[in-house]
Amino acid sequence: MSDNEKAVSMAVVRRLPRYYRFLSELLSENVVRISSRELAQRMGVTASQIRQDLNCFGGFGQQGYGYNVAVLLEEISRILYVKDSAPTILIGVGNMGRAVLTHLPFELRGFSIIGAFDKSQSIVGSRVGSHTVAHVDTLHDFCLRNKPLVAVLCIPKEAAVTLSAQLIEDGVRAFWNFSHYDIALNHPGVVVQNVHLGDSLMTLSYLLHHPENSGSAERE
Amino acid sequence: MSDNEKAVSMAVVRRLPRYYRFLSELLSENVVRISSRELAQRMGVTASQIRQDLNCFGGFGQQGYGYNVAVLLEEISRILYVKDSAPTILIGVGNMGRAVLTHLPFELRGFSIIGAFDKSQSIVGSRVGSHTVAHVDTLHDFCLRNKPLVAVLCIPKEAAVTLSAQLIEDGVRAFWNFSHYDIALNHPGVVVQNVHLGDSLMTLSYLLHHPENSGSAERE
DNA sequence: TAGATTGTTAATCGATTAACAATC
DNA sequence: TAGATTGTTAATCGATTAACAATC
Repeated sequence: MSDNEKAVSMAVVRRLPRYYRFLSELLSENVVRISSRELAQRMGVTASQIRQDLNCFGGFGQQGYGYNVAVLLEEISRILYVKDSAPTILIGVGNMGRAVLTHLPFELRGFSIIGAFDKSQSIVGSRVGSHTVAHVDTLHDFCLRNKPLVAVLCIPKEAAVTLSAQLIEDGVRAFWNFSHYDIALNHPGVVVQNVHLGDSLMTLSYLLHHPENSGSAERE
Repeated sequence: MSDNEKAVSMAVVRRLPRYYRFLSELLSENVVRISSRELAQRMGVTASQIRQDLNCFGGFGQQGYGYNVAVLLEEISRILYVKDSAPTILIGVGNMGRAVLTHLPFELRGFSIIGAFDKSQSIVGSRVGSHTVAHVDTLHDFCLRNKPLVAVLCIPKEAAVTLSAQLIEDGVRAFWNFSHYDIALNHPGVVVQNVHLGDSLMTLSYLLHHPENSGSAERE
């Protein structure tokens, strides 16, 4: 399935979710077909880029016609595995963990939350969304029994250092990392997506005070 | 001040916060000097890149010695304006808004939260962190009196469309945007940093299922 | 068929890496 | 001084854009 897909650069991969969003919107507006030119205009990119990006995965369009919105969305859904349910745990149910757990529709993006953990006795046992928070001491046993593949880390850096190593031992293969710990540096081969909100905020600060560059920054 | 700085690409700008983080850590470890080679090793990048990046802003090192950690951190702090206090408002005190408000140290990153707003009567009047949530209907008056420069949007797309236009009218020049609305497309010239957590999660899904690419993705 | 638009190759542009002379 | 390491130029690499033949 992924065998007939060429080598794809990260630049392309990072644009896929944006295509997914725009195509979802088009579908909900009952748009049936769209040309790369028109989509490019809506998204603020070039038509060339869209055609190049999509052709990394296959020829989803038709000459003289363009792309069928539903078909293209379906293809990108498949490429992104958004209909999958990768067993996922969340660790650290503080402000950020709670927000992520209740705010993000994991099920619509290829993940299924099967457990939430914290070390604070005041949080353990409480219900967040549809989950009862368990103590992080029970994590190892939980992993042996339930084999989570993905972990969302909403914990401080120090905790992330030891926990990520333990989780990798126990079979976790991908991290959605809100901590400041650079998991990938010490664990090559593990899949990591970092969410560095502080970095994003500092970038905003730079752009606010150096507006010359902002033009290039907006479409990102 | 920013006049003696060359044109800087977004690729470089986005790396600055990471330098800031690593240098802060080095300083807290009482490391006095560091060479580009050693820093590169710690960060998992090339020494060439570090020297190129820093030289966009000036020659902060010394041949034969390397970089003084404190001096370099100070320079990057200045470039990022982290000691500034740009007057900032937050709109939408739901799960995500509350987490951002209580979790992110805005004051350490160049911003100062001067107001929080929501449209729900059950939230208006409550205290979050050190702020009392005001009704979004009072926003226009608030802007006229307090002139916020930056707005953090933790609201749904539809609300973001109208509110961002109004805020720009009222003098807001930069947005930290958690919504799915593409502000920059309709308001060129305004500074925007998007935080698309859903996109990040979908990228993780892609990488989980196409691990070939992951090598290049980790250091990001 | 004629017109439109893709898929794909070639050209351009920009970013990263390598190399090295300058110099502390 | 000799050794180390920067600042900076040149070479490489990759990503974006332009062009156009294929074809629906």
